Amino acid sequence: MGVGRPREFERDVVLDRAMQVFWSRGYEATSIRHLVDRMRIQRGSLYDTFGDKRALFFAAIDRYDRVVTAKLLAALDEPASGKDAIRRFFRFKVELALEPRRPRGCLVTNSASELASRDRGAATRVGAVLAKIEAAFHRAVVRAQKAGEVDRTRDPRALARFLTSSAQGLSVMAKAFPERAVLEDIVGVVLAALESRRIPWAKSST
Amino acid sequence: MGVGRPREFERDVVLDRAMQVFWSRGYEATSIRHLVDRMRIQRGSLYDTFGDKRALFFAAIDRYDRVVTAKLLAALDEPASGKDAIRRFFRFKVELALEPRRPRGCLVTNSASELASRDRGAATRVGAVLAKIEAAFHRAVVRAQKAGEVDRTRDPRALARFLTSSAQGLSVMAKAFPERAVLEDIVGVVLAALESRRIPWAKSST
DNA sequence: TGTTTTCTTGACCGATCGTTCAGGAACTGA
DNA sequence: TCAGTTCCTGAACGATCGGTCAAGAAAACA
Repeated sequence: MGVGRPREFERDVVLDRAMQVFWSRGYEATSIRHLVDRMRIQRGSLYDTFGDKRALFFAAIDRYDRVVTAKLLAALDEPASGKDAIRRFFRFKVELALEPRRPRGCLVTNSASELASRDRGAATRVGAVLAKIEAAFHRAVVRAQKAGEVDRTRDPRALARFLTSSAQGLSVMAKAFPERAVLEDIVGVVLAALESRRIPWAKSST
Repeated sequence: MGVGRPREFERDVVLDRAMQVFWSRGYEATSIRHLVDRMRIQRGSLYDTFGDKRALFFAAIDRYDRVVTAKLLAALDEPASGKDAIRRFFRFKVELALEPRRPRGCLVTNSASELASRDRGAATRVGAVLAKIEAAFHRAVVRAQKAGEVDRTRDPRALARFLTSSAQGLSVMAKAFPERAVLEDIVGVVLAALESRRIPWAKSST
């Protein structure tokens, strides 16, 4: 920081606040006026720091990736049993979903639904986060297969895709039915799914 | 239709058009101006017929329920094997997701993500549709259990919740990664999940 | 033809939207 | 102190928002 007036706020502090707002209300329904209120800076400072509303939104997604998703991924990459890691991920996700003061659902899921088919930048970011999650699931599945916890004849990529999709489904259900019993039922079956054998079931009537 | 000028448009025809728009852009990002363009009626007619934007949106959800979801549910309630019915549902869902000129994702999933935590009316409607889907899955699972296609020791409610959640996850993934290979991988694992035995896995480290 | 009823149109309304920028404030360095 | 740099504020801008309603049109009926 050289010559000039020092900034009065921490960029990441106000970005966290913006992230909460976007997470709660989505992009389109969030006005600059609301953001200004919640971030506790004025409009000019918002624009000077982040550029414009869309750029701020992207910064919020990136922040979510670094703060929230990173925790979920850390749970997956623990050098323990792949099976335990996956369970820990979903456990954490359920707890996250039921936290009282936290917005419902997941910023990435919400953004995929709201914007992925209309905004290239959002689609790119959302796709990157989902791909990252899938890759982490993939590593955990491979670990589990090596340890004999998951049947080795199963396609780890398909399992990783399934687990990623299940996490998104859980986020949506958490929004529509924020009840522990519902979410735990779902997680129970998802985790049990890793126990099944490889069966060409989906194709049997082709 | 008694005295007075006859209406020049069919309510359901213009409602279908509105549904396409909301499905594609969501609620907040859809302006009356855009709706007017797409529905091919003027603002006054839109308000006279549907009341206001929110009411039109609800009418569109109800229409989606009657036109699209009903087809999916019909696939589930076919008096055939419960297992086949579930497979047919997901097959149909993948085809729907990959149709070229159809909006990505699913209006219900999108609405849950966008509005369920902020708009009571939307939450109610979305919740009702999801509950309907879950009930249909439940019936199919029970049928499959009776026929010995699915292990009877499994909780049909948990399985129905899982399948409903999986359908939502698939809609989100279809938006982020609209590729057949991805969606079919997911469906393959979802369907294989019904093959697994009941194992108290999610609770083993309590 | 005139009256009544219902429908269609689109200009208009007040409010809000996202963005800009002039004026003033807080700092450094000469 | 002054000049330059950077930050903060919020009024103002042009555009758009959702909703209203007066005027005219299309019908049935007397």
